[in-house]
Amino acid sequence: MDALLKNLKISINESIFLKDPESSDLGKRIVTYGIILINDLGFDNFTFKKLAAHIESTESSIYRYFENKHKFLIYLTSWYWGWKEYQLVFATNNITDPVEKLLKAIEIATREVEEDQSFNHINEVILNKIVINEYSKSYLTKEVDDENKEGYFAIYKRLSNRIRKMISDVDPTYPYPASLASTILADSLHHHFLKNHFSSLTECDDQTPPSHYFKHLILNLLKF
Amino acid sequence: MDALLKNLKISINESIFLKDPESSDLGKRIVTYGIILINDLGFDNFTFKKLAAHIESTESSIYRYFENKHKFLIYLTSWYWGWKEYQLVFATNNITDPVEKLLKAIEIATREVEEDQSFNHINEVILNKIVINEYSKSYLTKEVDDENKEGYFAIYKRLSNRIRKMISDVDPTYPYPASLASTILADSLHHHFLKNHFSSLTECDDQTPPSHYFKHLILNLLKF
DNA sequence: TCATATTGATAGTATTACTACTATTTTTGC
DNA sequence: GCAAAAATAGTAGTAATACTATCAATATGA
Repeated sequence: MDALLKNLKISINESIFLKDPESSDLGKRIVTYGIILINDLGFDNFTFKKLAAHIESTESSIYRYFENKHKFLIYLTSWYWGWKEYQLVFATNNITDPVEKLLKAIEIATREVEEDQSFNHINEVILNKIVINEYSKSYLTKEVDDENKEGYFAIYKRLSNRIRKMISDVDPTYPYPASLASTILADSLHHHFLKNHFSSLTECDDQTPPSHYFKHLILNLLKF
Repeated sequence: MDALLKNLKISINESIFLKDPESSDLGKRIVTYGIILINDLGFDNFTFKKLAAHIESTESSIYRYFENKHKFLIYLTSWYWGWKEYQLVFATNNITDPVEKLLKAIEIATREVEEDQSFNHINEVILNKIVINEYSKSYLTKEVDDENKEGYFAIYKRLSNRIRKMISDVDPTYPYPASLASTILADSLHHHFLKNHFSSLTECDDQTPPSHYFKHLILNLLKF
């Protein structure tokens, strides 16, 4: 992994947190162990009380960083998409051939995170599992329109847009580039879930990861 | 709508409920107003206590029908997919041309429900909105493998399989028919959501519904 | 060292998600 | 038309959740 990536700070909309968890040791511990605990318990069973016990702190201290666990999930998933975006931009920046560029982008957007890059307090392998299992809960709420206006989903939308542009660069005649980019991002999460829990609903498995399916889709759908 | 469809009873795995809500007046009211209330409040804010107040019954009476609100959601969404399956089978049964058959199936699977068929106590227009907003919460849980073994998602899987077979009938060489069927079902729900809340992430709107996108995808992806 | 920020500790509230038990009403089967 | 059974309502209670508020202790830094 590029050294630049090791030092990057993902910038996240400040209204998602009350106090920047990157700004203190406690904040980082909340994030580090929050990720582990959400993965272990599932987001529905996760509470700040349990997390507080885990890190030997208190509920009230955690509430100083995040209003509630929903905002905490938005924070974690925003961080994840920001991290993915950096990876995607870095890896595709110097590729000139549009097809090759798009394929690389899809590889990065849809592959499972397999190594903890460990450049910071965040375990991306586990965070990736959380995104697969919980991301949609962050927007399938009654508050989605307000939160969208506040910019809570801006990073994801920016990433989706980058892929949309790459699709149009490959085939300017393709009429649904935004939809296709959305399908690739959201449906690849879904396919990782299917692979793990509903294997009869997909051909994907450890030998044939979802990225193969999506690359095949792109290569056979777009005209270039 | 076919008269047969007006009298059908969707059969739902008995371990999803404690007492069949179709078997009594109270049971039907729970379902009828449960659908309305989940749509109004969102599933997260919905409680049996609120529903009880709404139908002038008691929490304890509702608990006689469903163990908890999660099982209630599974019941409602199973009913929805069973209903969709009937529609799909009826509408495609007498079509012999595989391409025409598949396109019809996709039309039915991905279109928004626009009229309340009113053949019973269930408002399918509202139930469709619930499925768009809440379906994934029914399986994105820590209990998914156990519940899958119990057959809680059997109807959805059967529907997905029907579409998979139709895809293979159109193009036996296509290597990912199960994945593509899953994409069509799950991603069409997602696209309806995008259209309503993240319009920049899709070309779909009222003039261009998600069904157009998916039909175009099929026609340009499969070889026939 | 004084002020400020940070964290910890404790307590308290309203709501949620139930369980248990009893009482009453309705249905049905003879 | 009556008794038994089934269905529903009513009440109460518990543990956990999702917070808010207040104050004390400690560390930091100017």
